[in-house]
Amino acid sequence: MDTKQRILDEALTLFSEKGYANVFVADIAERVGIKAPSLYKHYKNKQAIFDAIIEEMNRRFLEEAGALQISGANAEQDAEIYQHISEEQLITLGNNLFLYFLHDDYTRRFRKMLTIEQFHDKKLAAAYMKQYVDDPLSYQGMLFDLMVSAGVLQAENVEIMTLHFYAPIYLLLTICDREPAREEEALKTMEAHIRQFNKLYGRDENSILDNKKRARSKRK
Amino acid sequence: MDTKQRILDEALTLFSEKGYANVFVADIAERVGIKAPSLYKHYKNKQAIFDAIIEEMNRRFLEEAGALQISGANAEQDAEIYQHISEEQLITLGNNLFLYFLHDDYTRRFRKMLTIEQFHDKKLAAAYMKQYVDDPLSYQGMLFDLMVSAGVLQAENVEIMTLHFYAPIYLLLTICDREPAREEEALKTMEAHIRQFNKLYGRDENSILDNKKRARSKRK
DNA sequence: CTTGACGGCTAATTTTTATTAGCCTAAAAT
DNA sequence: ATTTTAGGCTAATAAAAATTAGCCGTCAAG
Repeated sequence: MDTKQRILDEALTLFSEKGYANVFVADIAERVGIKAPSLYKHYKNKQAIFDAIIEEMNRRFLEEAGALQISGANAEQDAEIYQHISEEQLITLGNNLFLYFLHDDYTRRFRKMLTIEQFHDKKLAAAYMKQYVDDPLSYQGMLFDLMVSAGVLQAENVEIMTLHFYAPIYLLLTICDREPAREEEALKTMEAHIRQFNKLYGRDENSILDNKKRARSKRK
Repeated sequence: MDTKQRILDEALTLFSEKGYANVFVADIAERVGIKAPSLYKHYKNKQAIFDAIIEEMNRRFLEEAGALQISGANAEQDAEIYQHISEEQLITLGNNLFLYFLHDDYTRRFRKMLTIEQFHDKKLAAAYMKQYVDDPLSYQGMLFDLMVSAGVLQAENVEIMTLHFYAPIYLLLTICDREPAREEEALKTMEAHIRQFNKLYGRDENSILDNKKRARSKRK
């Protein structure tokens, strides 16, 4: 990888561990294997390194958003897919979301950096919110809308259902970011969460909501 | 309030807004209404101010933990109380938890500071986890255990039920910390969440789980 | 009443980091 | 073959903050 890119990469790593103010340009340089003044051949100053990282982040986020959007674009086709989704597949869905957020290296470091730096800059706070709260909720919400239409899930309030699905994932993510040792535990909790979620909102044999419907019809 | 305490207070405010490294001792001094060198009559150096804040935080956290423990101590009496809890009371419970975390001035500033500083120091990360994840989960879990025993709630897995109750509250809290303007929206979501939670896990007229039981017995 | 601790101030000083100057080499371009 | 440029280095310099020195007024204890 060329130096210019390596600087960004090492800087991101350091910023995500210690925060912008606690990282010295000399630290970044050392990791790259050069001396501090040489950094200035590539970037105007320290702030410019940070800005470049943010720019790259935005670029990547947009790319991903684009990639995800595909799913929402042709809803009819998707509905077909989600109609036959099983509990195992729902668990896979949750696990994938979780593991992607947790293990994708860029994603993880960006998130940690945003967590630290968000209060300095309103824009970063907004980016954090969008990326880790609003977008996941709206994307998952879309998916669940489809699944409700397809009869896989049922709920009067899809928004709250989505919150019930995503909030635990978010919480588990914040745990793992801080204490990576708890990842295995988190994954188990994750699975238990989704099984329970499926029991609460799903429409299969064990579904509670399903039984509720049956109960109603029997009473008539 | 005496100067020594005011220094801590103003420093906490600043640290929670900008992070330790971005706050200059001169900033703190100015807010207190003195000059920077005068701070050194009260604290050895900047780090000592930070340490004193952490110490005070630990002290307060312990106090609170003590206060909360009372509830768990005599479970029989509590069970009596929770036996007759209504949906409205459950909402109140959630709201109180939420509003306490959100509005208590010390709590809020501590939390924001920990959010920023947690990655510098393992101890702070641990404090954050304990205060905003593990303790609430275990405390709420205790409460729910009682409520399950008392027949107010029902669940096979109280741990997951607790996660389903608390995780959305935690998520809403992180929203409000970053975008206070969304507080009203968050409170509404909060209420909808708890109503839905009650529907899913509660044992009243509208309870889904309740209907499930009825459904089962009818089928026999 | 006078003394000494307390807590404030201004004016240095130190420390820590970022940044610039200016030089050097290798390799790409002319 | 020379020249230009990219990218590295060391040694200075600048800038930003923290910290220290040393002075002064007040007020409570003796």
